[in-house]
This record gives sequence, structure tokens and C-alpha cells, in this order.
Amino acid sequence: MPLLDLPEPYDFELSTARYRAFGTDLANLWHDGGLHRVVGRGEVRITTAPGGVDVEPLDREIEPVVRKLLGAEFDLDEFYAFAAGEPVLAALAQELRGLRPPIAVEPFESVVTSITAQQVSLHAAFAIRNRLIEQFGIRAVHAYAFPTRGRLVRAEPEELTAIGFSGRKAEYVVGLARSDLDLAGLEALPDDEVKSALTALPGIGEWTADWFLARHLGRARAWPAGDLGLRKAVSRFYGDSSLLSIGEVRAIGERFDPFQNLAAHYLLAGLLRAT
DNA sequence: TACCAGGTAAAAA
DNA sequence: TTTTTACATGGT
Repeated sequence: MPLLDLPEPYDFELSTARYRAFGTDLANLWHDGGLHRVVGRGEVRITTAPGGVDVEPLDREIEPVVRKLLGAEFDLDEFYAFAAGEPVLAALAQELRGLRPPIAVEPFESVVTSITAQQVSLHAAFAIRNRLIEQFGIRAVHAYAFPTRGRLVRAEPEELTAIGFSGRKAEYVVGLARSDLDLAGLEALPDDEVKSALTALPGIGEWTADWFLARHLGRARAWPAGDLGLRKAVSRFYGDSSLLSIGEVRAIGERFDPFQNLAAHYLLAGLLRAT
């Protein structure tokens, strides 16, 4: 099997846990011990291997996408060196050694996924998102290609409410598809300009923009302070029994600069493991 | 059965 | 300007 080498340390099971923790993800499908995803024209199967992962098939076009997908661009050594000076992170870094946050490789998919997860539980969000994928995506072998922006431009909001979207979220998703925002072009902008460009669209608030910075662009300083899961995690590790406010979580985030994104992922994974 | 869940925008105060 | 409310599904 073709090996794709990744920087050590890398823990495949730990890093892909979010694709299994809240139910099945038809676009990032855990199947028979491997992660299946449509890359380019076909489905790729990724499995763990010494020194990296096995990827089948693997070619020059697939390789950079899979590298990005698996979070190869994160520098864990620098983060661990930083974490060593902070007791909570130091413990989490040790416990979760090799965790590389996966990256959402497609910007449209990343935003739509966040919209589906607004306000509702992640279990509910996965269920609704899977119906969107089944209806508007294309099945390869096991996994589906996530619905393209071009396909959802032609969708009517009523088709989305029929599969469980709220009326507003249906408008948000179709509105995003039909907007003139160049999603791929956001990569060239600094964090604050990405946020203002995204939040200018209806249905995209600060939370959704923060997760776009964190999960799609992989920006080091992204810190979704408004995220309920992150608030719970920060409250557990840095507060007392009560839920810290968004402002308090934002303030605590400053101590992780410039590793807020990795810190957020380790705190969330730590919470998931602890509960 | 209620109630809550990795928000957002619009109405009301 | 700040607070309250509607939204709609899935799990417990």
C-alpha cells in the first residue's frame, strides 16, 4: 500500500475521532478501520501505518489534499514546546500526543457544515447533514462527495426544509451558494478580514467564521470563544463548576497565543475523553 | 415527556 | 443599546 509519510508524532485514531464521535459522517466516512473520502474523481481510503498513513489510491493530485486533510501543516513540536510551560496543556499534550486536528479541505463544505451545527446538538447536525449529502451529493463507493456549491445554487430552500433544515438555515445555505463571495479567495486574507467577509453574509456569525478559520484555513490563532463545547472545556480545565462566559473564554484564549487553534482542539478532545 | 444541544437574526424592551 | 425570542431536529 502507498505510504504517505506524516511528521511524527501522529495518532490516526485519535486524530480522526471527531468523524466518529457524533455519528456517521457520509463525507468523511469511517469504514472498516479506515477513513474514506472522495478526493478529486474517486474515493480514497486512508488507514494507519508506521510513519504515517496508507492511502489507496495515491497520486500526485491526491497527496497534497490528504496531507491537508490530516492536518500535516500543524507543527506539533512547536506546540508541545509551548504547552510544556502551561500545566493544563502540558497534561493534555501528553495524554493526546499525536493528535493532529483534521482540516476541512473544501471551504464551501466547511461553512455549510458549521451552519448545520448552529445551535443544535452535533448528533442532530450530523443526521441532518447526512440527509443533505445523500440528496445533493454523489456517492462514490462507500463515501459521498459533499454537495458542491454549484449543485446547491440550483437547490430551493424548500428542498432543504424537507430534509430537516429550519427555514432560516435553508435560506442561509442556498444564500451562501448563490452569493458572490469568493470562498477560495479568503485564504489570501488575514484573519479579521476573513471574519468580516464571512459575517457579512446572512446566517454566518462570529462562531461560524471562527470555525472556518480554525478548521478550514488552519489559522494558528483561531479561537472560537463562543463555542459551547470550547466553553465547557475551558470551564472544566480552568474554571470551577460553572460555565464560563464567552468573554472569560476569550480572555483565557490569549494565554495560548499564538497556538489558540491547537489549544482549542486539545481542550475539546480532552473534554471528550474526560466525559 | 420535557429539555437541551459546538448560534443567528430580528423583535422587543 | 441590551435582552428576549423563534427556529426545528435528535438524543436522553
